[in-house]
Amino acid sequence: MSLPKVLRVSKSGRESYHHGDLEAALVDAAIELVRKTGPGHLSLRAVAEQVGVSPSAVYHYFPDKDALVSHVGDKLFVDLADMQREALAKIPGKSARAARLRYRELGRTYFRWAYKEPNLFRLMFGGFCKIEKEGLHIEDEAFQMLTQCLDDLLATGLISPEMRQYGELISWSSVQGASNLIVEGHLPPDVFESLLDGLELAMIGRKK
Amino acid sequence: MSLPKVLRVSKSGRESYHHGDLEAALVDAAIELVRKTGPGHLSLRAVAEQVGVSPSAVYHYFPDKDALVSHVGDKLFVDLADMQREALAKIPGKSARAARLRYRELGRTYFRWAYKEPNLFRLMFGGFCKIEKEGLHIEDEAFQMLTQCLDDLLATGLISPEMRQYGELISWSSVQGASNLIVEGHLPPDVFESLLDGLELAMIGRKK
DNA sequence: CCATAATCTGAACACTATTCAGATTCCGAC
DNA sequence: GTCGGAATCTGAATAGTGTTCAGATTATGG
Repeated sequence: MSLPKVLRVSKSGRESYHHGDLEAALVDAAIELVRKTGPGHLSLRAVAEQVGVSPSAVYHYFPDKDALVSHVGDKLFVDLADMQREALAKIPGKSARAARLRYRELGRTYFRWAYKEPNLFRLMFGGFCKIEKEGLHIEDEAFQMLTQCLDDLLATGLISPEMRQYGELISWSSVQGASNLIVEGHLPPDVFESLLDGLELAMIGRKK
Repeated sequence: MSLPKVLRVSKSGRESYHHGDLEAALVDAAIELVRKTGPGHLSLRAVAEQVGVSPSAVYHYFPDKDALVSHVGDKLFVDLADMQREALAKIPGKSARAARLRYRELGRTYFRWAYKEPNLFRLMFGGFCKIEKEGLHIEDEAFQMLTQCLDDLLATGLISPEMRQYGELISWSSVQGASNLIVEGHLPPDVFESLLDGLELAMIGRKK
């Protein structure tokens, strides 16, 4: 009995009094608006209007505007992890060369995401979405991919066990920091490739 | 004829119709409020009220709220550079040991700043203050101190010339990134010292 | 000392988040 | 099927926001 509710018509102007999947629609609309306006200038009313719903309807799914923004952040982290997985899938193989390329591509994908959508990147890492989980958890899926990459580098002998233990920390921090600094205009975009060069030099030890 | 205007009394309720140094007072009040509320929830009216002035008075010094926030950012960058300079001044000397301690302390000061005042840190690097300058400039004073530190490490033979050329980029990026990730709850605070260890291992090459 | 410029106020406008009583629609039990 | 309760959404209202502008107040140079 779950026909596509979009097709039904009711007394109210819209296709259906109920929306179908309002929660997801609100998050998607919010993403679109944050992309343009930035996370600080997002309007709850504009989100509702974009979806074709009254502002108060939002409060049936989110306790307040901040909660909506927070859920937007959750979705963005999933999207980023998806991109990373796709990028890695294009460079299979157990060779040292493949491992190194994967490592670089992981950082590049991260930066490309940030540089293409500065406002979404700001939302993710600018204190707009509350992390309620505790411990080392990090953003689990993306972190696991990085761990795998580093394990591959270790297995092929490209990094030392001593260096390996700092792998996630240095990699994630420097890629995150460089992306942040470039997005905010403190560094020019072209230095990111240099960062990857320097990171390889630091971790692996020899210039290619 | 520039007596302290605070002492004078006029027809209006306040001590003086004119304020004296309203621009600086507004920036200071804004910093105080951002510290508590976060850069996104700063209220122009609250800033004016804190200073004891009407909201419209703000517009004689800043074209809009964003401009005020931007000037807050400028001041914070100066404050941070001051802290870094003070930290470096406590570790003089041309020895390799001193150079290494200075390098670490530079990063630590940066992180301490971020961790003590998350909301101010977010304002500085969250897209709230516009960088209008162009080129490599970076935040000039702090960057110069980092350059000096790295030159000292090079002079004492602790880093190779090959590594030296990536020094500013890797150092600033990773310290910025780690601070950001820790402040936003993606990493626990105690990993920052590990980052410094890893950074030394990567740049200098030997574990102390 | 006065005219002019600088500074600040008060009221207004359009917009915002949030609340809540009530209208509308869905869904399961009979 | 249909009836009643639950879920969903609306409309109006409240309090607070950034911003503008005419005019009141104060400082300052000639």
